[in-house]
Amino acid sequence: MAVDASCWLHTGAYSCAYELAKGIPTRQYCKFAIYWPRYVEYCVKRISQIIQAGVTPVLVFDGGRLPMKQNVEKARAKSRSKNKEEAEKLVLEGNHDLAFKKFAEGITITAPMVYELIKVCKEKKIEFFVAPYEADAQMTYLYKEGYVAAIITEDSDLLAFGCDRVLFKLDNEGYGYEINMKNLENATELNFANFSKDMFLKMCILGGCDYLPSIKGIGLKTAYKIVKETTDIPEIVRIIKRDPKYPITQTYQEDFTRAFLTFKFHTVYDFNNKTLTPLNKMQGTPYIEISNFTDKSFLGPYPLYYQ
DNA sequence: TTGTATAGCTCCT
DNA sequence: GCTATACAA
Repeated sequence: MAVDASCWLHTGAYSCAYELAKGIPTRQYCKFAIYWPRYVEYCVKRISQIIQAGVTPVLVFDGGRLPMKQNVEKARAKSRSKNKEEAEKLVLEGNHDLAFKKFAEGITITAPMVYELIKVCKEKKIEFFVAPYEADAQMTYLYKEGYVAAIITEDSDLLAFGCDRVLFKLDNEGYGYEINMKNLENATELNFANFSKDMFLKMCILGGCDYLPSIKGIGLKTAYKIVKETTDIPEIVRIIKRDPKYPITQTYQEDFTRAFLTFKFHTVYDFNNKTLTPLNKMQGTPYIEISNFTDKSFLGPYPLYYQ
């Protein structure tokens, strides 16, 4: 199974949020045992657990930053530093409980922290990949290629990327939820019969994703209804424009298309050919859509797509 | 039905 | 980071 390494690093970092914020080492020392930083200890524990359960883990790390996500990442970084500042104040006030929570909210997983876990993977011969860009896309690729049976994560983006089998909320006892997209048509609240993967993705983007903020007044239910009416992007935008209650930017159709293509053509590592490849190889509509953009740098510094 | 605000949670002992 | 809940529009 592919494991979203960032999730475990983040949860592990929670256990030493204060030390990380203050730059205090979290590694224990003992003559007779090797200790890793506390956030790595947590990851190692989780890895051992799933190995014991008979699962071979493949850790996947986030890689380069995507230009599409810059706004989201800037906002997150700002909120994290604000939380750290607030935490410092709370420590001075003696409110240690709330301070810990603020420090926890201010957790940043840095590259050196990631590397600590990568070193452990090398020592313990645990397979891992560093995604060219987002781990979500890389894990989806591993699933689509049949290299992993499922994905362990907390991030619902995996479903938008088109991955069928995702395990959420996996706890220490090995309990969790499996979302299997093959059961989507059995959903009772909404009828997903004859709903394609692309329709599902377009619904997700309309409802708001990391690559495009949602329109005020449009949540998942409305997004579902719109996509049910038409799957054509210009037509979707026309439907939204028809209703004056939805505030929509001039560039929305372009922005929507860029978000859609960022999911479809996300650059991933092709482990068979040791090269980079788009997550989906296809001709037809998506290619026509991407050919409308002279600047394809939103797919990353070296955009890949099929002609 | 949706947005916003609010509060609670991840760790470990 | 995610999730649940209440309440207003």
